[in-house]
Amino acid sequence: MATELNQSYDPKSVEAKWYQAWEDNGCFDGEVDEENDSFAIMIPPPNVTGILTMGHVLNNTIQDILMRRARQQGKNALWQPGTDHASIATQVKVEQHLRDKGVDKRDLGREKFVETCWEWSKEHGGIIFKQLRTLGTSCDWRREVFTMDDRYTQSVLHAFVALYKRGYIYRGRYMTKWCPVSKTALSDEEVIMTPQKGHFWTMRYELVDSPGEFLQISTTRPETIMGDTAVAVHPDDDRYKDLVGKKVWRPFPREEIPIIADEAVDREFGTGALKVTPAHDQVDYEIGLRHDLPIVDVLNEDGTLNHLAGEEFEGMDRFEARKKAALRLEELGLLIKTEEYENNVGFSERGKVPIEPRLTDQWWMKYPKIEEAKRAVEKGIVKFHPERWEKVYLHWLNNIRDWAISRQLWWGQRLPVWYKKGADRNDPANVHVSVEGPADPENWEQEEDVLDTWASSWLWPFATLGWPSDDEKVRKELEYFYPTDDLVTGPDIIFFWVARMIIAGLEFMGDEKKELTDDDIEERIPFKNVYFTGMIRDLQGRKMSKSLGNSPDPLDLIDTYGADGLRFGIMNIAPKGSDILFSNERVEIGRNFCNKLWNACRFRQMSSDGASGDNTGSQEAIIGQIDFAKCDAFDHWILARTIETTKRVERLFQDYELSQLTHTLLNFVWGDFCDWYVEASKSKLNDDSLKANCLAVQDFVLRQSLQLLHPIMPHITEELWAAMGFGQKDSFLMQTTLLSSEGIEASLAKAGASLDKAAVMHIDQVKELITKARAIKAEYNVASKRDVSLIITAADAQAQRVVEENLDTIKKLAGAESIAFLDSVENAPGSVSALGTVYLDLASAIDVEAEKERLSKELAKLGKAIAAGEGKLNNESFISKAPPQVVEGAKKQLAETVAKRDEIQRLLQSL
RNA sequence: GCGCGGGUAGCUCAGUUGGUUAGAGCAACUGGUUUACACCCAGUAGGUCGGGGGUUCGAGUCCCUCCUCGCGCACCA
Repeated sequence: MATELNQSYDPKSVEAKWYQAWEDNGCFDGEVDEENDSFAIMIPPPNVTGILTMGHVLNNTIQDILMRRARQQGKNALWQPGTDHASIATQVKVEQHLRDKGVDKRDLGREKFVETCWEWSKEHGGIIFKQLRTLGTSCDWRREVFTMDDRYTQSVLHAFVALYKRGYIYRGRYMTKWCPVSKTALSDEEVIMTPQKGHFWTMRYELVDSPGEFLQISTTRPETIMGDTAVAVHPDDDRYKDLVGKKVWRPFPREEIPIIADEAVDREFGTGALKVTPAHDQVDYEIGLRHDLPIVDVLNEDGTLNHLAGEEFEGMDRFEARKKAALRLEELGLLIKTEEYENNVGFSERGKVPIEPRLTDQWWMKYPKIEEAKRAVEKGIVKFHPERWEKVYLHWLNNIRDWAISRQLWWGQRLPVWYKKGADRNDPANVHVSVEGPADPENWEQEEDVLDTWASSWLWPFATLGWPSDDEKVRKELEYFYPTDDLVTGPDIIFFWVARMIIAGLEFMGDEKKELTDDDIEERIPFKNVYFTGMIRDLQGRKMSKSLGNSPDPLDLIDTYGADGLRFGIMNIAPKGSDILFSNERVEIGRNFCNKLWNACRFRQMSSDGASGDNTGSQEAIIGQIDFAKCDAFDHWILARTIETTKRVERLFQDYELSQLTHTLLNFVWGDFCDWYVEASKSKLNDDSLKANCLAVQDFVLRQSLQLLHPIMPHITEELWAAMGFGQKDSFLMQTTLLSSEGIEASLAKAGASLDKAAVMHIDQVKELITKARAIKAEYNVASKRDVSLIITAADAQAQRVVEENLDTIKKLAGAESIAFLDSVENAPGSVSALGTVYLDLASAIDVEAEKERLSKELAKLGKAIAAGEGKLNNESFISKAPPQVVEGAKKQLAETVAKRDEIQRLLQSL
């Protein structure tokens, strides 16, 4: 049953094998099972053309850990995979690809272009999921969903139509954020404010009625002068009061424009006079509406100037026109000054150029269920981890503005909207909105625009489960898995995605209802917990990017460290909620730990002379093999530590403290088990009367460790599970229920065992004694000698008993041939511990000076502690106000420290 | 401008509701083939917890303030 293990762990031969086995045996399948609790995570769908990044590694490792943990708890778990069509991102890529081949998308036409996008998606679509598999992610691949699938598209259109009918969606001509590269409207969220160095020009416009008199105006955008239809000042500004109602000459094209008064003008800024360009600025547009100003749009959709800008500017790019307009002002003698200036400019997220405020016809959405969405998070019905992101979320909802959901693109869901041919589109009577389309299609033409990608992915948690459907099986699944449990994503998409999914869930997952109760909210939310990961950066704290070349290929890392090594390594350096400074060196620990675990199991195996015990049962069965009468203090200690660790892991999962998880398990397996228990075992394994019992304890600890580690390191633990013979035939560790800390305690009680608390404390003292002995050996350059003689002056009879009881282990671990007990020792280097003073019995004379120095240093340290302790205890207020157990603790502490100090002083004197 | 998060050992970070002499990993240094593991073992060194003030018997931890780094939102043309 058990197989022999190699000297070191080789991930390559192990990982692919188990992944295949899991998948072949349906271990990832999420199915409805009313007998069991459900657990579901919907993967944040990567862009269909994306490839695996370190961000994905982190994100999906976390999800896989949560999934595997849920399965260990007997839950029926579904991890739903899928990809996003990423409308604008994909279209930009495909357009570029076509341009490289010398093809313009317009020549191709809409239908052919969309076909190309489909080909592109199919070609690139599988890549990221192939890569994810090498990481060990346990998604239910049978259920892969693409947001452009027919069924998914039906969900999207259905939602659009429903919202339209409910009055949340409308069409209108308003100021929009326009990307001149992608030539489409954007939502507020797709605009990134970026500081830009530019110029601030101050110019003067001549008054029409008083030639020779001028009004000074400042601007950062002289290229829009041609679109000016007024100059505005503040109504209370005494400098300009008399000018309101008069006119000035707009320099080019030369035309009279009025001076108006509007409160939106800031008197302190610039000259206090503002050129008003209603077609090219949000504020100006609003001023224009208030004063009924003409709107002169001087820009084309690609950011070049049009004929309204005048002959000399027509066809010129906006930034070139800016320079030229400034030059023109100078030539006309109207430019007063030019200053260097830095301001924030909105950039298109995809187009990477400044957006242009522009008046366009778009489809808009008023968000439904805003109050409920706030309540869901405020009341913890949806919990954020870490909590602080709640503020960001609530702030956005409190300042929410209508969502521009139409995009002037071709790749995406085309709006289910038809207009009567040749009729006025602004008249609702001429607009048809439905999933199926009009009955007489020949009289209608469909809207050209497609939906914002996020207006499809906001339905992800339920559209993936087939909503809406009349099919009984589909409805059952939705009911069973929804609301899902956890969402794992980055805080950068709180607005884009997280908030909108919550809103969509509240609106659609139940009957149409204006207001929701808390109970309604609980049923409708898309997920109960949101875990926000940090961002992966390099050691300098820079974002990972292709251009910086600081972004390692996860596949190379998997090749070097193994998938499990990488998973462990990345979790180990990923503090909850803050960014991760990544370097290869920092994840080496994961690979090293895999090897350590491997060898711990290997050692256990080598100890059993090839005849492994019957481990194929449960933890209870292993406990049954332990004879507690034969257990010494170390056995009690490691069993207690196993329970403690299991308990701590339970708490950490509850709190989503996943990087603490790696620290805890590393400490336990490496620090407690390997460094102490296994080493202590070595003296017992020679004793036939103790050996079997010791191995049973080892089996218990290893079995529990493999299970606790499995969510983080699935492949190696599954391999060792099989190699150690812990698994029953045809069963996987992955599917084996984990015994809880309470379960272990109950099993121990059933076996009639109670752990000796005193023994646990004694081991800490024994460890201290051993460490002191090792240190003193190192000091005298005999660290590697295994045959030194130690002398111990025990602190008291009880301490001496503890040392005697663990004598073999102490000899073994300290590397001593003999240990003698004496009442006092002369002329030997010693070190003080709680159990007593340990001396190195040297044949040669000791270095008195060095020894004095060492002891003095120790003495100084203790002196400080004693002073602090005494100060505390001499303080009346401390005695009277601090809780009694704290005072007691301080007293005990002081007594121990004083004893140590006295002992060291005695040692010093004896030199 | 408003908000959020950092500043603890050379580096990266832990540090529960305030309560022993502030911890870990990596790096450094010293010594090591010991019933598994050099992807290892043992040991050493290294910190007035960003500055200042306050609350308290007691502060890395709570409050105020300042400095500094990063991020988000808003924005004056």
